[in-house]
Amino acid sequence: MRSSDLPQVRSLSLFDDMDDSSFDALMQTAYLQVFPAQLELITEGDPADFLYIVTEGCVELFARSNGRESTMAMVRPVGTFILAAVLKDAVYLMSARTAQRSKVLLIPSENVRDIFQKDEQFARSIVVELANCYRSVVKEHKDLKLRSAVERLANRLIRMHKQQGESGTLTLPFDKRTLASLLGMTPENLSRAFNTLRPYGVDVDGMTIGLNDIKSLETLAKPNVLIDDQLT
Amino acid sequence: MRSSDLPQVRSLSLFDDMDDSSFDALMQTAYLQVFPAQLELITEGDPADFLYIVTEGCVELFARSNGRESTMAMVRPVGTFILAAVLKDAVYLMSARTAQRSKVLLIPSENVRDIFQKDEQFARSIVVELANCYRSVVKEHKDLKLRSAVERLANRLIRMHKQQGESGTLTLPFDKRTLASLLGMTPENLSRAFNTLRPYGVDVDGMTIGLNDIKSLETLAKPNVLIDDQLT
DNA sequence: ACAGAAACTTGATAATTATCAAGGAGACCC
DNA sequence: GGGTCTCCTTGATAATTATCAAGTTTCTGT
Repeated sequence: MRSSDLPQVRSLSLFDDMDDSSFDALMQTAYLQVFPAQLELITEGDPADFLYIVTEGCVELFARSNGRESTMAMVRPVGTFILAAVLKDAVYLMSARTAQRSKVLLIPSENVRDIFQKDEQFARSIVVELANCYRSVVKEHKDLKLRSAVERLANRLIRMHKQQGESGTLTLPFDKRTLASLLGMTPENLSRAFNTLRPYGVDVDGMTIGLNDIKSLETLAKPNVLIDDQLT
Repeated sequence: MRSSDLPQVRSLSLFDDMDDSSFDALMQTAYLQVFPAQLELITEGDPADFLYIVTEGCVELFARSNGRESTMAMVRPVGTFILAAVLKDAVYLMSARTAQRSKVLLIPSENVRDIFQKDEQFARSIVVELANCYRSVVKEHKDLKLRSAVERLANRLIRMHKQQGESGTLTLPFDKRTLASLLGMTPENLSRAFNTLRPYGVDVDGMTIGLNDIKSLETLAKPNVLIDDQLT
């Protein structure tokens, strides 16, 4: 498998410390595939056959139980998902589907575990990646347990705004229904939460959100580095 | 440091594959300490100075934000906590306090990271431990997003009952206030949730809970291996 | 450009969960 | 043994969030 996407995959912190030979061995059996939007890539409960890496587009991780469904996370380029299941040779805890047309690299699980055993540097990089994943979920969990719906939305907007360069405007990276589910509320409630935030300078125009009074929005949101910061 | 607790610490999957020399090096600077109940061991936001291992008692991991507080997890012997922060040399995302008088082993972070670099087997064990931690939080998060308060309680009771040998009776391993917070509800609500479960054979007598109609309780709870099972 | 579908919004209402206030049970201490 | 304290429970009420049922807008494909 050869492709112009390889360098960007290689540059992931998960891979950039490993030997060329190991990386090549890992990619030997990998394949890059383009999927249309709304295609279910993996289903929770299935054995973890591949490690997935999103190189273009966007993938939604979600979970189902008892007829309900909830978005757990959104994976944007360049990001991996379900690493833990692959390493443990366990079943997936979450399902995944493309939120839009997406390019995804699939590396057979056995191969990942094999190189993990052989390449010490790769094993160490995996530790860092897993630690980051763990801390991300802990933050999500704190967000849900310690904040109201409106607060979760406000903080998420502030976060997206930062990621997009703090121009005073942001574009939602996925549709509102998915955002609602990610934030743990219904679409109707998200709509109302946006209305609640209007007095705090939040202007909604489709997927474009204007933040015209960040000071006051932050007073309401009370952002917390131990929940909202990607780095800490 | 020598102690009768060492063998049980050594038997943790995190340590049982490592060299004797590495283990000894790790324990060289470690110290075992007994803390009274309700003592705050670590505070979120502080740098991760130690890896903690509970050998006796019970430790509560909790988080605070904006004047609110929520229990994130309970760590029982023999279990570790805040491994991710130690490895990343980052600040703690959660605070910890003893739920009862507890014996805790503290290993200086630097030492953990040092041995992690030197002992390949230890590094691999850490991956497994981290993957397990990650999957546990994902399950907690699913539990909270996909279930109502009563369902969360019902499933937790079923889980505790299994852990305690399915005798028809279980003993709550910590007080109801903490259980309520862990399950993401108020103490008042937990009390009412118990009442709601009475028609399903749940009898409350202080810390002792009788489960007299598990079939019907399971019909309500709809346990899911991808949320409730410790192993998967 | 237009029809149809999907996504989003709004209003009305219901369910769930939280808050406040008070009472009761049990543990602990002198 | 009585008092005090903490924890738990219960009742009344309020706030939050979800559901149901239209509308409205936006997107898509032809």
